[in-house]
Amino acid sequence: MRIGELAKRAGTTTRALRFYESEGLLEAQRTPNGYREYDEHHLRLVREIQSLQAVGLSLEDARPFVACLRAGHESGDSCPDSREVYRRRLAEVDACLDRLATVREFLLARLAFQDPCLVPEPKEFQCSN
Amino acid sequence: MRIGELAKRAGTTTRALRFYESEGLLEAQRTPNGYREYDEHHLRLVREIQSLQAVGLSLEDARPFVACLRAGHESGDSCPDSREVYRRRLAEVDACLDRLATVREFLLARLAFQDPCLVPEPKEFQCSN
DNA sequence: GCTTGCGTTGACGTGAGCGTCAAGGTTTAG
DNA sequence: CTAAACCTTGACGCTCACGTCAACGCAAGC
Repeated sequence: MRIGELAKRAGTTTRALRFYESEGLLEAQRTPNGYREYDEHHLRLVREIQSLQAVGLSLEDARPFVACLRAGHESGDSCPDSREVYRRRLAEVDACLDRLATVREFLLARLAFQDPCLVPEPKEFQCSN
Repeated sequence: MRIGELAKRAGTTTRALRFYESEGLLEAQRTPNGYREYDEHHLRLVREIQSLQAVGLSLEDARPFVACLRAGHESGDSCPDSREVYRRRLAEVDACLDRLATVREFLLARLAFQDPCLVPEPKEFQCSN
């Protein structure tokens, strides 16, 4: 299948797929006229990337998973590097949950006119997805 | 006090303070030589902005609070617009907590070789702080 | 033959909150 | 007097995952 169809079936855009390729995450065959040609394996790979993004992982974080699949493994998360990414993300999510619980208490207190004082985070703190 | 001292006392940078001014959040007097001049009210305002950022609000969201203070109120969150911002953020935080709990379960299951299938969010979903 | 709808590469734009020069003027310590 | 340490404005850089043109080639239906 060509890039338009893959995009449609994966629920994304051709731009995103070309971007993945430029990042070395999605390599495609070329037909004689220069068109990219994909198969079902590519579709599964794109779905894997989307799944990783859905848990808040970056495309950089997706590299170990792609490498794992390219190494012939059944699933992208059966390799040590991939599992390490999962563990790291889990720790981030836990920290994020803690922080958001604190923020929630702060907001509730403020809305109840209690005037608390939120302790600011020492370093830049980021929660995503 | 001048901009360097205000930055130091607020634990931020001169660049940030000038940026706040460019956004209309922090207006300063000028000495004859063009230097910005601040007082304790400005310091409290900067602290207020930092506090709002700490709960994940944007500088845009801080506008109602600044306006509330400029209108002569004791605290920036005693005006309806400010409280509405709090309520909106609270809803965001709640949604974020739900989403992160789901993500957490997904990660735990994957790390336990359970191979679940994470339902992707329909629209772009963002959690911050 | 012409239009329409695919595909290609390349380059710039987006948002948020500043960081980081650059090139100068001012104040202060020695 | 001089050098260091302030201050000024202006402009570009940064992150991240693409969106949005621009300008072009290729293929199929009428």
